[in-house]
Amino acid sequence: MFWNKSQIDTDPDKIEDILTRGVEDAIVLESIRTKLSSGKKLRIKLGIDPTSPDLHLGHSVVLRKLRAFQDLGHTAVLIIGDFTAVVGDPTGKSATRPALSTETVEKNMKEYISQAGLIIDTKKAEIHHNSDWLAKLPFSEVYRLAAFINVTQILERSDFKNRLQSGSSIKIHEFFYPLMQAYDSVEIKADVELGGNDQLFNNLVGRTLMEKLDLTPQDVLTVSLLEGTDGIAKMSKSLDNYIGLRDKPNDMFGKIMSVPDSLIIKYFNLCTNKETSEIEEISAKNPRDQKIALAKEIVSMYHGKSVAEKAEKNFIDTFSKKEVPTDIQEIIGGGKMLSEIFVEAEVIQSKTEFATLIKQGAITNLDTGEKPSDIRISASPATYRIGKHRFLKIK
RNA sequence: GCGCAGGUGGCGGAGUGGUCAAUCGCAAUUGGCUGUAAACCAAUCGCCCUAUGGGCUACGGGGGUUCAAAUCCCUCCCUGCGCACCA
Repeated sequence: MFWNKSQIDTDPDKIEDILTRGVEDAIVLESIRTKLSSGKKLRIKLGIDPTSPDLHLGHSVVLRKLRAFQDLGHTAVLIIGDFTAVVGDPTGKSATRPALSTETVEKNMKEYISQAGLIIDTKKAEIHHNSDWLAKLPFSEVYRLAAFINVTQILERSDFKNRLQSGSSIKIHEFFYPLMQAYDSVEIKADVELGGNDQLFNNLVGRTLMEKLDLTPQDVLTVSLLEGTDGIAKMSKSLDNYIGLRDKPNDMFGKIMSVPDSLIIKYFNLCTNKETSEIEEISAKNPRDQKIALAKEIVSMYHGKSVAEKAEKNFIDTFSKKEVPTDIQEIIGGGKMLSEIFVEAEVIQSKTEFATLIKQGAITNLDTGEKPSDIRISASPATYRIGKHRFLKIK
C-alpha cells in the first residue's frame, strides 16, 4: 500500500459535495476539482478573526467546509489574524474598526480553537499566527508588495465605496488589510483558501499576490453567509441573533425553533450533514416538523443524540403542551420578597421589571395557577413562570 | 496648529433654558393570535421605594450661571471634515 497516496480520498461524489454544498463562489472551480482529484495533499487555508471568542452556527459553516477537506485527508491551515486584529478589518463595516490588545487576542484565540475543535480536528490542523511573519516584514518589502495591489480595485468594494461617497474617512492602513491577508497565503503556500462570501475580495487578492510572486495561485472557495434567528441579518453576536455552539441544549433547541421557516432548508444545508435526498424528504413535511427535525439534528451534533431527544421533549412539553419543563433553575426562597429572589436568580433585570411584569400578568404561580397581582408578595416555595420561557423554582 | 461640525438611552436619530426619564424608528420584553415561525393587534421598555404617588441617577468628563440646564458659559477629552504645516 502506498501510504502517501492512500491518505487522500478522491471519491468524486465527496469532491462534488465539497464544491457545491453551501458554496457561493469557487474560483477557479475546475482548478479546485483537479487539485482534489489529483491525490495530492492540499493545504487549505482559513483565516480566523480573533475579535470574538464565541463561535456560533455562522462560523460553523466555513469550519464544516474545512472539516470536509480534512476528511479527505487534506491539511487544514488556520491562520490566527493576531497581527491583523490589531489593525482592524474594514470588511463590511461602515467605520474603522478598533484595534484589540494582544492579550485579548490570545485569550480569544484559545477559546476559539477549543470551540472550533467541536467541528474540525484541531490536532491535525496547522495553526499559525500571522504576526510571526507580518511583524517581521521590513517596510521595504511591504512597499514592494503594496505595488502589486491596485487601490482602484479596492475602492470598488462597496464598503469602501460607501464610505468614500459619504465622505467618511478611510485610513491607509485599511488598504493594507487585504494585502496582509494575501501575504498569509504566500507565507503558508495555500492551495485553497476558504472563507465566508464576504471575504471573497480579500481572498482573491491572495491569488493575485501569489501570482505576482511566481507561486501557484491559490484557489478560493467561499461559503454562503448564514442569517441569524431574526432571519434578516448575518448571524452575529453583536446583533444577538446567534445560536452559539456552546449554548445549552434547551436554549439551542429553542433558538433554532425561532428561526424563520424560510431558512430551514438553508440551515439544513449549511449546518448539518444530512444528505441532500434526506433534506428533500424533510422539506415535504410541514414547517414545524421540519424545524423540529432541524433543531434535533443540530443539538445532536453539539450535545449528543440523547441530550437532543431530551431537549425535544422539553420543548414539546413546555411550549406545545404548555407543561412545566423538568429541569428548572432552583433557588432558596428564604422568606425574601419574590421580586428580590427573581433578581437574585437573574431571571429578571430589576425590581422595576418585576413590577411591570406583574402589571402585565406575565408571572404565574404554576402550583396554584394564580397570577400574583401584588408586587410585595414574599417568596413562598412554588414554581413560577415568567413570560413565555422563563421558569424558576423556589424552595 | 487653525477653522467648522459633532459626542443624547442597546442602535439609529429628535430635542437647543422649565410641560424631559427625554418625540420617533429599529431592536427587546409582555399580553392576544399561533407552530416559542412570519404577519398582525395592544401594552411596556433608567433605577429604587412605605407605589394610580414619591425619590434618585442620566443626555462625553469636570466646573459655573440660573429658582430651574440635555439645552447657556468655561475648561478638558474624543470623533469627523476642511485648511495649514510637511513632502
